[in-house]
Amino acid sequence: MGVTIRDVAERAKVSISTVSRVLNDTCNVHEDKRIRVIEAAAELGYTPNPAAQSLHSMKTGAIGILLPYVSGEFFAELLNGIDSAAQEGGRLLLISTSHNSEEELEAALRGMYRRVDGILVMAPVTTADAVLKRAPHDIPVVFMNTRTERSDIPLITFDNYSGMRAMTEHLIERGHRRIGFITGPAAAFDAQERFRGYREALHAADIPLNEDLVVDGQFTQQAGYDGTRYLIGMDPRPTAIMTSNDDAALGAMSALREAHLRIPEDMALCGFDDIPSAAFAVPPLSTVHIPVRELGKQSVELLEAAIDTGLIPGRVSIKLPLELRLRGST
Amino acid sequence: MGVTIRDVAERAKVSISTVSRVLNDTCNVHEDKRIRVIEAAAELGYTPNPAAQSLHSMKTGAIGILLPYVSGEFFAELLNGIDSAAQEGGRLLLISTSHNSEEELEAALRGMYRRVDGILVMAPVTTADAVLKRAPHDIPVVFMNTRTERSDIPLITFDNYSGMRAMTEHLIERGHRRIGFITGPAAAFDAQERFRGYREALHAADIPLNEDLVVDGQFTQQAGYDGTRYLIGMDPRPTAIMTSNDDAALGAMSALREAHLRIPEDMALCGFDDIPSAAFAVPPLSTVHIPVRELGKQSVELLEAAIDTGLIPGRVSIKLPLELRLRGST
DNA sequence: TATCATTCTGAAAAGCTTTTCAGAACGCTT
DNA sequence: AAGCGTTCTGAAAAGCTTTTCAGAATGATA
Repeated sequence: MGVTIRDVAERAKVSISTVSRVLNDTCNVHEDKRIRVIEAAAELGYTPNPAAQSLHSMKTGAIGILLPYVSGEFFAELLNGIDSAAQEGGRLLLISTSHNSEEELEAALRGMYRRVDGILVMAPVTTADAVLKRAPHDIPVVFMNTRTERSDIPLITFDNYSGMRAMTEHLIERGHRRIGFITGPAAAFDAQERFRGYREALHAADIPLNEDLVVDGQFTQQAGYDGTRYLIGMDPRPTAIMTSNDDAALGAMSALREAHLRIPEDMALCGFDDIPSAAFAVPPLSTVHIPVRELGKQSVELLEAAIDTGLIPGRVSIKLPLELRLRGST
Repeated sequence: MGVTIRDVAERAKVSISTVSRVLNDTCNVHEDKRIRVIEAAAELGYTPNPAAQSLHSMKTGAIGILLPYVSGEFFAELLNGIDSAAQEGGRLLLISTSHNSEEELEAALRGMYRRVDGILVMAPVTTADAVLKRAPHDIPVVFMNTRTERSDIPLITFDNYSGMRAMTEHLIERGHRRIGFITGPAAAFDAQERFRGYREALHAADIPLNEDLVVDGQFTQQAGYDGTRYLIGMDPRPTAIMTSNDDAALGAMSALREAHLRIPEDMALCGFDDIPSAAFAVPPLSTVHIPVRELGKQSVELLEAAIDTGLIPGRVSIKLPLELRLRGST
């Protein structure tokens, strides 16, 4: 079916070794043969079979990406950064999702065995150790935003805790005392860290944590909407609502508007992530900026370095800085 | 390095053929040997090398996805649908982006050669023919939302033209006569079709097309913002603004709000796509609903059917129906 | 012209799996 | 006990590339 190196060799009237040498530019070949080979390959449209190549070289030229899911602007932007870095490095991208489930995570990792040269994992509801136990042992694994106690694991995170703490302090500075909080998924590492930022900022300001003001949520617009409906039904109602990410904040906006509450006059609102929509929201959303494209790019670069050097980089733990983006909603 | 079928055979004291037979459940093997093999494989944590498998079977177990880019909620949702269908079919996903560039498209297709069993392509600025010329010839290629004059190509689209036409008619019915239009990328097939829907709806209602009301844009929030700033600066200004997708509409909302124009009282506004944010926008955005997850799922299913049967499905051209979602913004 | 050193070239092996083919073992029938 | 048919099993080939190794050709030197 496909055209193989054999066909090229026959056409160019040389041996397959010579074809391989020409195409890989690996050592001297007489000029006339070289030309014949190049022409034959072009005429036949020959491309080496990557399965055969990787069988021999034990390399695949691909990297695996394992994400919890791929919805919303956050993941789109992340993929964007990952994709452009991978493209630059000339590597293919194999993408799987775990939906935060152990089985799917394991299946995805198994599926990547020998198909990729390294894996990039974001797994916020489990730990890096748990992932490493299931991942292929002979290729590097780089983590994004994943829980771990080990310091010898390549990990790129951003400071969820400090980001949310700073945002909370900002609201307190503005005079807010009753601050509602809509959490992310209970099991998720980043959601927990964000909540901790909220809690400790209150504590530092001597504001007791009022459990009633904390609503269980998800990283979704719907959860933000539902949680906000609940919070504005309270009496007395909070004067500000913090959500665990921007999607939830956009849902919250919708609920506030339905209730004819003005932002920020009647209710301040803020998010986390700084997805593109945040700046274009009405009013523009105050949020914590995560350099998410950068996160994707740096992670890929770290992974590629590990692949190229063959060294698993120990103790590379980058915490990207976050910045408050204060806009009209607070 | 890795554990091979040889190691399993040695440990189980059988030949490699027997190991293969047991693991693939391909024909009778004595019960005691079967057990020995299974145990040996488990103890060694053996997984067959996919490169060797695919070298032999000429199958890879993966499908390639070629998109123009991966930003914004639209593509995130699309990927979501694609991912869940692929996961269901037990296939891996290889993703590349073309950024609407010929070179990148060609490079991506070349990269997928022999690495996937089929390719799913969305290429709105070129034609299906142009893609097919560059794609591997021995695997099926299914198109989404791509221009073509051929009817023997498997293609899943949605009716951009009718969707925008219906939305325009809706605005006309509401009494709007001066309707601004912010286009998508000039070269993009879907953007052109949407504009055609606008143009012909006006024509049918005997409203002359006013070129001044048509602003060049992109499928981005920034473009929607910029275009809207321009349109509201006109005198007389339009009473409604149509954007070519929801991202642009969200940008438009931001500009309108900055200018203290009320939606829809001072200016009606509508989008296209019905991304999740549209329903949560303030006010909720009237838009044309594209079943984008469905698009992803059906495309993958069509591709998988083509792979499994070995038949390139001719004349499969599905046009998914679009629905108006009229909300508060018009 | 014979010899040596260089430069090229081709045959063959390795990388790992699946499958075919032929042969071995086993049980049954006559 | 011999013959036959089943059922299992292992050796080997095929799938495609890269690389090693040995041998061939070429050019230069004595």
